[in-house]
Amino acid sequence: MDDTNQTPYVETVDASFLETLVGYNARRAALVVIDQFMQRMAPFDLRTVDFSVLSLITHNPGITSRQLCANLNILAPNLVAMINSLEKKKLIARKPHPLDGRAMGLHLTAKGQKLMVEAEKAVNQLELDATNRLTAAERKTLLVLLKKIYK
Amino acid sequence: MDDTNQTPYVETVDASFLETLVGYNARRAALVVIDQFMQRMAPFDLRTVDFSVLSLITHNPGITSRQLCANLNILAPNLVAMINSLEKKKLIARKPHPLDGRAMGLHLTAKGQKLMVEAEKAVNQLELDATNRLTAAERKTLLVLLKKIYK
DNA sequence: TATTGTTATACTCTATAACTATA
DNA sequence: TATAGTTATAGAGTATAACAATA
Repeated sequence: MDDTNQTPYVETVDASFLETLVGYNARRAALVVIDQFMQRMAPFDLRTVDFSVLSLITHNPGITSRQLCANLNILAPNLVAMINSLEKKKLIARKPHPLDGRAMGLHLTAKGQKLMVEAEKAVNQLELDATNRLTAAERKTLLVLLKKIYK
Repeated sequence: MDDTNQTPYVETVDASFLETLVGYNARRAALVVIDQFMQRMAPFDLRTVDFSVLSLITHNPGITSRQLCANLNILAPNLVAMINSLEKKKLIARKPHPLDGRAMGLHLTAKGQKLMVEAEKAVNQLELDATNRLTAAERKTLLVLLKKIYK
């Protein structure tokens, strides 16, 4: 008798099929970078999504909740608590929208501006660290190729 | 008086800072591809994570829960229900591990094998569709660069 | 009639502690 | 003493329906 019918077991896992998939690789890379992102933002008491919201407000003073939702793939009901929290921390302020009485424009406070200068500095450094195995050209190529997938 | 002090509002949102970030771009690309993935797997009644689990079992007959967790970043308690569900659907079967009495080796059933042949076909086609704006060389480059981030 | 912002709520995903049986 | 698998449970993230105020 040979051992053809013995129950097999696995010593080293072969993930080569999954590793051919763009979605699998993009998700794993994103998780690694976002994990480092969370660590760097912890001193600022910001989650990834909080940084994204504050960054869009930074570069788009007067942006509305509706516009934030559309750009960050957040549903409106789930944004409410985030905005309330950032307002409670005195990082942002709501002002009436000059053209639409239903909407509120979102703005950084002085405290929020100061925080975001430091936070964006930290993020820029994180980018260098997270991609330190890529050349500058490779990093640029990566961003171009990723945008071709989703834009 | 000029309009310097008027409250500003936003017509077109500028996300250019976020778009310089590898994590942001990788996450958005992953979400787009995974959304298409979910649609293609729906006819097979598989979620993304179910496909990943079944794919690893396909290419690693006898793999254990522990090994699945380590390779897919799933916590052991959260894998239990998935394995039970796949077993209930007669796609996989547990067999005693030949070397470790605590562990169970996971194997595809004939039904599971049949399903995975079709599912992997569908996934290969999805890959081509999701990356149809990339050349074959660009697609290869993208996978290489993403692996340099997380491996 | 449609849209902005909101509340309430449900569902899914992820995380932690603790147990059992085997190593 | 440590590990594989499991249970129970808590917390975070994501989803839908419905409402008031305004367009």
